[in-house]
Amino acid sequence: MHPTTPLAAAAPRADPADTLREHGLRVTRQRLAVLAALETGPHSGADAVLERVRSELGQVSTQAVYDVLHTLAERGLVRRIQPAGSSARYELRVGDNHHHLVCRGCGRVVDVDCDTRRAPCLDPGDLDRHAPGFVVDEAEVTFWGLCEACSIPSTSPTLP
Amino acid sequence: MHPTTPLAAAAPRADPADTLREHGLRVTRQRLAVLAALETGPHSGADAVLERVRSELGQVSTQAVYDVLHTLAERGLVRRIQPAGSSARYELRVGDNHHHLVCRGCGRVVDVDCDTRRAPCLDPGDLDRHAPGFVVDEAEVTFWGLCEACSIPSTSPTLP
DNA sequence: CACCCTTTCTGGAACGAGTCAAGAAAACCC
DNA sequence: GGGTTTTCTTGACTCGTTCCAGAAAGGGTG
Repeated sequence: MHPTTPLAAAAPRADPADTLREHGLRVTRQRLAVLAALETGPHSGADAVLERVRSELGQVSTQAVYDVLHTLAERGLVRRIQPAGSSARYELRVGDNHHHLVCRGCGRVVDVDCDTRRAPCLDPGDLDRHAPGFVVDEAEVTFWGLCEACSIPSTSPTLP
Repeated sequence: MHPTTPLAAAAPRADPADTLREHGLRVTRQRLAVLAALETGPHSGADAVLERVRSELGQVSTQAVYDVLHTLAERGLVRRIQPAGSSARYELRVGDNHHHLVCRGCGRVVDVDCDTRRAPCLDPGDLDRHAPGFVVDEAEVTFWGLCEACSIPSTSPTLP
């Protein structure tokens, strides 16, 4: 579907196979295909990934894709997000604590860089009063709204 | 489980029946029971609400509770949150843009006041570059971590 | 390179949360 | 009280995901 040359992204990701090995994972066609699928379509759900993987490899079980996504997420190779009301979505951008913008209309997800370099709002205020002893390790921010297409009332009625 | 006197919360909520009417909703036993259930157990899921409602009213259909929760959320009487990996949860605290702290161990949810009075991080940085035309109406912040009980390794192994 | 052990994938059943649809029952207005 | 409209009941059903057992690759070793 796309040329085989590396995509436009500035950083030419290291060889996916190596990345897998570095994380102590065996290199399989399915895993490579899942990684490729997420490269062409960030924020894809399992269904979309499965579709792309199948179009590349032929028959692949649903479970394989779920397994792969699980494992990759577990090892920190992909990040899993799950905006309310949506099924799980996955992306390769990990490590930086970036956030997401979700369109209430079409469900599209867009990355948002963390404005202040450090995780924003990572300090939940007077935490100790409400939840003493609670140790926070992540602050997840989701912005909700309408994307340009979906906010035009007459032209393109947002399809749920 | 709790005394029948109004809970500690400073503001003695207006009569729930009135609240329903004010929002253009009919007053039904089921709706009152759902509101009561959420008062005693904030951040409850549909299952927990159903349980409490049944213990108060006897037989009530699952669907009724789903309908009620839907309607109440739609009219802004309750707020629906859905931390990743969890089923939907509901709370009566609406209007203020407060946030949530979720324990990865036991799933418990705790409210966190918005530190800065205005919604934190409500400005998604250089939005226009990444998603021109996108109109943000809400910034949802979820803090993840471990509550006191779950972070004690030996004593109480976190039950998923 | 062949072998063996482990990890991973396949196939199919199963599950939980939530939804849909049609009719019965309750609210509200007069 | 009667009529309308909203709401609840019942039961089937979808969707995303998980569980399981067995077959099929990976890949370290001799």
